[in-house]
Amino acid sequence: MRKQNETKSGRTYGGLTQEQRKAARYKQFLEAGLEVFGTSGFRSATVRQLCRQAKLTDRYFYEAFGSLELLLIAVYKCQMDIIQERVITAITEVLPSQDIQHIADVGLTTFFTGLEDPRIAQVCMVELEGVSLDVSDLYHSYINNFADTFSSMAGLFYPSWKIADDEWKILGISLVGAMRQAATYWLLSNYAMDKKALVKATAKIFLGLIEHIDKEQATMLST
Amino acid sequence: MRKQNETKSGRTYGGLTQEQRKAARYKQFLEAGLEVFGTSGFRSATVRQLCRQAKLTDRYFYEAFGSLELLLIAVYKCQMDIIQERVITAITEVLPSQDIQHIADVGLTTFFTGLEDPRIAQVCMVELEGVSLDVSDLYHSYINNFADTFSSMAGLFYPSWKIADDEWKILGISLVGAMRQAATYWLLSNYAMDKKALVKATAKIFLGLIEHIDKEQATMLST
DNA sequence: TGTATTTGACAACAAGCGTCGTCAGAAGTA
DNA sequence: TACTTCTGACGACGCTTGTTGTCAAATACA
Repeated sequence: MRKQNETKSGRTYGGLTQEQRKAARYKQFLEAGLEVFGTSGFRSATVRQLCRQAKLTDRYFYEAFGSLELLLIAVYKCQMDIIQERVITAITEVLPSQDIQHIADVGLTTFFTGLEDPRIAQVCMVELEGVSLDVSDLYHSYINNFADTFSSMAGLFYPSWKIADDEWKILGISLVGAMRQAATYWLLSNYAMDKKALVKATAKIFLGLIEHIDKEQATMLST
Repeated sequence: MRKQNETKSGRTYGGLTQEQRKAARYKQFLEAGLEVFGTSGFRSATVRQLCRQAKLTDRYFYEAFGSLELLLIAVYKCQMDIIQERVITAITEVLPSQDIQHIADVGLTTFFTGLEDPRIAQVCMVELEGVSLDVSDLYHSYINNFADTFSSMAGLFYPSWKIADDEWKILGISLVGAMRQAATYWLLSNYAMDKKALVKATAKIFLGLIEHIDKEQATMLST
């Protein structure tokens, strides 16, 4: 008997190895997904439309993702990770200034800058709502993560504050919601208003909350 | 020639006039829509499923709404109008107290109370996102409306404040976003935390913002 | 150069859904 | 009671979509 499956698969093609080609196709689908989901929306997206946009055959779509939902998840993760990473590095850069106002400004500016591409804003702010349970879970795990970042940063700046974890959670989630709604409003207005105005307004919510809690903690301590 | 369409339509049936029956079916579909959209979600809803839930024939669905999208809009409007009306009346009742803290508490409590039914919360907080342009427009017109309510109430309480309309808009929208995200979090946690805790936390955001602006306006005035 | 692999275009198939028509029975009306 | 209208159950048609298979052209390798 000779070996079965003696096919020599995995050779190079177009000057690229199999892995390189796979990776390239993966990226093409990510790009196409951002374009399609970000303009036509996920609900009206079809496999055929997506493959046309990616300039790839259907078969490769199934090889790379298997379903539109998984592609949506991949696109979202990809974009959100970029934004999150940018925000965190931007904030850590100005962290030594100890200037809360400045830190809030920088963080929010970075956030809104990441959403200046309407397709990214559409996918990251609105398209993930109400797709499926899996997508919903992913979505809210990211929101939770963002919210927790706020709490831990506040704990760093105001170590004396005594606030229950539950309350931190609600506060962080609410702040994320404020940012999200502002960004969505910006997107729907076709970016009519200045980014600086957006940052200025949302920063007031952050700073107001901080000041409010600070005052509250002071009175709590004095009693 | 004798008259065409001489059919005597519109007679009573089951003890109800035609209008009463139509209204009853309309209501049945609204109820079924809330149930289906609020549990399975709009994306997976079908006409057949909906009619089964409403215990009515397909034909009446087309007579009453014509499309799932129009039904979704009707369900949303119906529920949001109820909530909005409750919030406004609750607030106007405690308005004479001039106690901002109390007013915020009452308003937020009424809001979250209106979302204690998970189906209502699902439809009003998450299902409308990313359905279609029409639905999106409606959705954000309601959000805008809510946001404007905040601005006008603040203008009533703090007539001396000088704040541009654009900024009010962003602030109001962001506050709505905060409430929305908190409510969604509540829903997804299966209403794990106490409503009072939710109100307490979100009220801090409102009060903090008010105090922040008040301080800012004072310093603006003194310069 | 000849052969095997990779690729892209496209057809085919089944499934799900919106939508409309039919038809028998229930309920009202003359 | 005889006739008309209303109602509900059900099937049929057409369209769209996901998914798989086919086949010829392009590319790499021995």
